[in-house]
Amino acid sequence: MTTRQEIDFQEDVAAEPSRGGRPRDEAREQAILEAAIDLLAEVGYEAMSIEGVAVRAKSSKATIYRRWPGKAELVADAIRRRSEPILEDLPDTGSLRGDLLALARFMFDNMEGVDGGLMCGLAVAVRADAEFGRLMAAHTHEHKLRSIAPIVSRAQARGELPPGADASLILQVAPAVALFHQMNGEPLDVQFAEHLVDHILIPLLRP
Amino acid sequence: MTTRQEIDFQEDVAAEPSRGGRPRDEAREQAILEAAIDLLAEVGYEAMSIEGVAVRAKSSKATIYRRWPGKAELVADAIRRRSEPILEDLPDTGSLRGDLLALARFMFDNMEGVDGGLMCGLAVAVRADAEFGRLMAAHTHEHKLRSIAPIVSRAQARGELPPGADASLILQVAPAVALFHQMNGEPLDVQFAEHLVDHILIPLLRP
Amino acid sequence: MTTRQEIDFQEDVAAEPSRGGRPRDEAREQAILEAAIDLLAEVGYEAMSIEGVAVRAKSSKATIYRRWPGKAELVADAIRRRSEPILEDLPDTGSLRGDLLALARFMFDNMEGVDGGLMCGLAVAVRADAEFGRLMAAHTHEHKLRSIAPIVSRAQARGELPPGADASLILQVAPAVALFHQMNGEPLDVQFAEHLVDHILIPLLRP
Amino acid sequence: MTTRQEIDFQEDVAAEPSRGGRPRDEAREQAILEAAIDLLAEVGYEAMSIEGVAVRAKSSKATIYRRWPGKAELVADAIRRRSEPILEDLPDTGSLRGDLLALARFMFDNMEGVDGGLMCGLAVAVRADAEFGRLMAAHTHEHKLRSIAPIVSRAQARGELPPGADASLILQVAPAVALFHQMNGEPLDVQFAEHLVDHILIPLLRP
DNA sequence: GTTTAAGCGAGACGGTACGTCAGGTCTTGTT
DNA sequence: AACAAGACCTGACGTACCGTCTCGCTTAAAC
Repeated sequence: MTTRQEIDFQEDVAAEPSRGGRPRDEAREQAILEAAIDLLAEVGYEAMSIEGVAVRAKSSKATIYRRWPGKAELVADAIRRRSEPILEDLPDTGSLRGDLLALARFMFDNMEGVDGGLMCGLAVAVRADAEFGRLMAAHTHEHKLRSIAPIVSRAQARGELPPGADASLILQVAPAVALFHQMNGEPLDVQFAEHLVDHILIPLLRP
Repeated sequence: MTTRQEIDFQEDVAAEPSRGGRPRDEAREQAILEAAIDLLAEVGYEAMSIEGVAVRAKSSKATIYRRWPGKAELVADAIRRRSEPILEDLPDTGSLRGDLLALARFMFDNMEGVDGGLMCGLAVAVRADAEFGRLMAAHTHEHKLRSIAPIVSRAQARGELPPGADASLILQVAPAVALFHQMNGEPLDVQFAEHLVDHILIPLLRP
Repeated sequence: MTTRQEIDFQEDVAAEPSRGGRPRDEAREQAILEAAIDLLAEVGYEAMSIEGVAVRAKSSKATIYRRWPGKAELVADAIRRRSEPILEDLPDTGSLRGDLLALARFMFDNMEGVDGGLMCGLAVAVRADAEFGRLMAAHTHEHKLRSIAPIVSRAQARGELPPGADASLILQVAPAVALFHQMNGEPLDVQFAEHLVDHILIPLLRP
Repeated sequence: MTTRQEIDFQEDVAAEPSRGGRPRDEAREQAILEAAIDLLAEVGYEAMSIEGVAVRAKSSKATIYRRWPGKAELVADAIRRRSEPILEDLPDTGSLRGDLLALARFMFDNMEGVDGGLMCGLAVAVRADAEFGRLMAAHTHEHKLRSIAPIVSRAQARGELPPGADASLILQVAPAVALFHQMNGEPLDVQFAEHLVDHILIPLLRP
């Protein structure tokens, strides 16, 4: 039911008592996770089936169930394994507003693609197991913060923001408001990006 | 797939060509919607089944499918019908901070109960049909705004906020940040309420 | 587990309390039973699968499981429904030996075809539920006896057999010995037919 | 599919080209066969699984498949290895009828136990590979004949049977009729033993 | 008052996917 | 090599729902 065992396995790589038997084929795991991500993006969480993942990964259902207890855990693992390469290289546009708009655009692109779907799809699973949500978030929070901090530092260097401005506020508010906007059926377009930056993010950073 | 026909039906109550035949039993509709809400709260959107709703409502599947095209529409309708009596009578605590904390507490209670589950459960459905999300939001936005506006007016009367403060910002940000917080596995406790009010809402209202 | 309910249903055709719901489509039942018989004859009891029956009958597994609890019961029903038209019109060859050889030939043909397979396949099922075997046997015993009795009567008329000869002995011994012969891997050929008639059946009928 | 290789291996014990490597552990073979017999008796041929045999024998599936091509062959071998100590020491009761009744009782006991189940379970396998059945039968026929012959000789010495009586007829008819009786759901009780002896076996032995 | 068209419960129907189990093969490391 | 362990693909198992479709009843408006 929970994904604890999986996560533990992630954490302590050593200490496998296994002893004997054919070792698991790491390539199968990879193929399955890739198939899962692909299907997820193509048909969505609900319509995606373990059966379909097995077919696409040229695997068997048994091999999947041997590793993950169910769909939610498989998907969670797939996302974890894939979520590294985001928020890279946000350019210095010369102004805080420009930087934040670029960030918003980047974030919106991800949200309208797979990421938003994943978050929504997993939301209900997280509610059932808070620990799971915590781990997923912790995994990416620091990474995202590293990408965002420069925006604030540059603005402070330019004198656009006072020294005490808290970059992590952006991470708490920007994705939240964007996701909520999307959940209300509104489009993540340029108007909304400007609204987000001008009326929410910038006021927030200026105490 | 879409919920258009359902919504249209809601809008124009007249113009039924019906012409003979037994009229629909409104009591059945009520029973079905209640069963749907109950199951939704108990097992979640995904695990809930039309079959289960039929059994609990002592109805037949056909009766359900005669009125709603599918699960998403049934659930949407169920929520719409139920979401009226919220955000009532937030008391005047004497200060903006106190009012906002009371609002946060009220909101958190709802979110940890059925409401949060519904929003999460429906998030994925909304992504598939933006119009659906828009209608759900429109339905409640005005109502919520009416409940929140007094908080801002009172603060303005007290001189805590300047005249131009935008009450609707609270509706855009507060539930969003709270929901996102919850989706990260964090608890909606008093600490978070104070953080939300002191570092996000109040700074946001003061331009 | 047992086939009792099925059999009971056969027995008392009336007294259906059913009340409501779409009635079962008798044609589906027929199609399924036919598919079952066909597959049984083609691949044998063990290799036959419910899944295969469903495909061949253009039915769904659910429809099969709705009527029969499992493979054994389905097969049993299939055989019961099918076993009527055997042992017809054995000709008067002019001598007891000739008549018995014709009977043996006819019986061997059936045994090398579907019948033998069915009996072997069901043997183990019968051991688990004697009542089931009894019903299957009773169903055909009388019918077979009617076909065999003339052989004995004619022989008595010819003076080949004394008046007291017991025709049912043939039914107890002939199929048994033939089946057992087959279970020992021996062919049901002309030599064996002659052996059966000359050294077993005829001595047995003459006290 | 066939059991040919297995049987050949049985026959020519010598001529192993082996060529290095660890020799097969004869004890494993024994443990597997015992486990097979046990499971066979406990749950029946169909419900028995190679997997289960491996577990009970603390063996691995590979070790089993290295020696036998499949379930049928394993079971056949298990039975062959176990079927030696039967039909021993049938006492001289002083009359042909008494001897035959003792024989029937002994045979019925075996048939109601494991033996009957095995024969039924294997019947279908034999039909698929006659050679297999032939070998199983040949293996035991002579042995059984040796046990039965004295009954006929003693009867001849007593003058109950003429010199030409054929003991092997008993082997062809008695187990066949008993098995068939059982397959019709009838019990192998004393009444049937007397019927078998008085109306079938004795008439058959007297030409 | 009849029609009569629809609502309604029950549940059969063809499907799809579930999660489990066993089949037979293959791959480890150990003996 | 043989062996215990166990991963692997395949495919059937029996169950649960899906959304559609008859059934044999109401039930109320239209005739």
